[in-house]
Amino acid sequence: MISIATWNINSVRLRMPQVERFLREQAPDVLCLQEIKTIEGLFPYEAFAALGYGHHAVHGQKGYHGVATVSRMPLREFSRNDWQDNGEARHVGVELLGAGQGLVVENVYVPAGGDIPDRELNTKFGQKLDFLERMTRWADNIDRPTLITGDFNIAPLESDVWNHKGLLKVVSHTPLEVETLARFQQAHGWVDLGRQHVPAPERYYSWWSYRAKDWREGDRGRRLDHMWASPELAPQTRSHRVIEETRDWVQCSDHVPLITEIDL
DNA sequence: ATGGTGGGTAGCCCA
Repeated sequence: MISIATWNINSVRLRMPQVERFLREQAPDVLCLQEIKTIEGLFPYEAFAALGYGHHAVHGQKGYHGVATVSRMPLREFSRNDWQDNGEARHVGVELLGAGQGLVVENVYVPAGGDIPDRELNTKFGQKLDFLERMTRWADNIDRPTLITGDFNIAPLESDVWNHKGLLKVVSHTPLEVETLARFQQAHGWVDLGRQHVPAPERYYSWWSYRAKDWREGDRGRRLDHMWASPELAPQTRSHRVIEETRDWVQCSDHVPLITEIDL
């Protein structure tokens, strides 16, 4: 059994104390981070190693975006895809070795897509859709048990947002984004582990805006973070949890971590 | 209907 976590950390250097607390309390074998906001040379390798996470694949850039997969077990980085073709660091793929042998972990940070849900008026929205379509074509060649996880920046189901009707024109929950993500899902048969373990319409969010005095008031959340398994892997998942309490920590990320246990 | 907050980093971009 191995456990894998994902967390959009919104600056790994600023939030290293919270990461350390999370790793001590939850001790996942593998942690996929998004929005590390640093170049590889400034990633806090030593702090992770001191907690037992001595293996890593870091795809960073200065100031923005960036992803990293850190692990207690050996891993081998084998891909960094740029599905927008614009140089942003939004993906790193690894295969686990040792106890995780045979499992591929794809860590992805889908572009947020800007504010206006129209590709004619907002370049970033078009880039988000293009990213998803290129990722769909890429997934055609997957031929090993794979977990794809990270911040997808889309809440696909009605119960993945606090107000379905009110958010239909808000980027992250528009029908066009939801359809584009559904095509990605159907093309490979990805199993949404979050909703396998917490079936809709049960409440399930992973992000609450910083722009609220009290994130609990009104519970205005969205499920933007996901862990999806390829069809042959999905039956091996044993548990899935949302660690919502981190949203109350001092200087917290606006996203909370998810953890899935897999029987290999 | 709007602006609200937060992070990186040097006058804004991004979420």
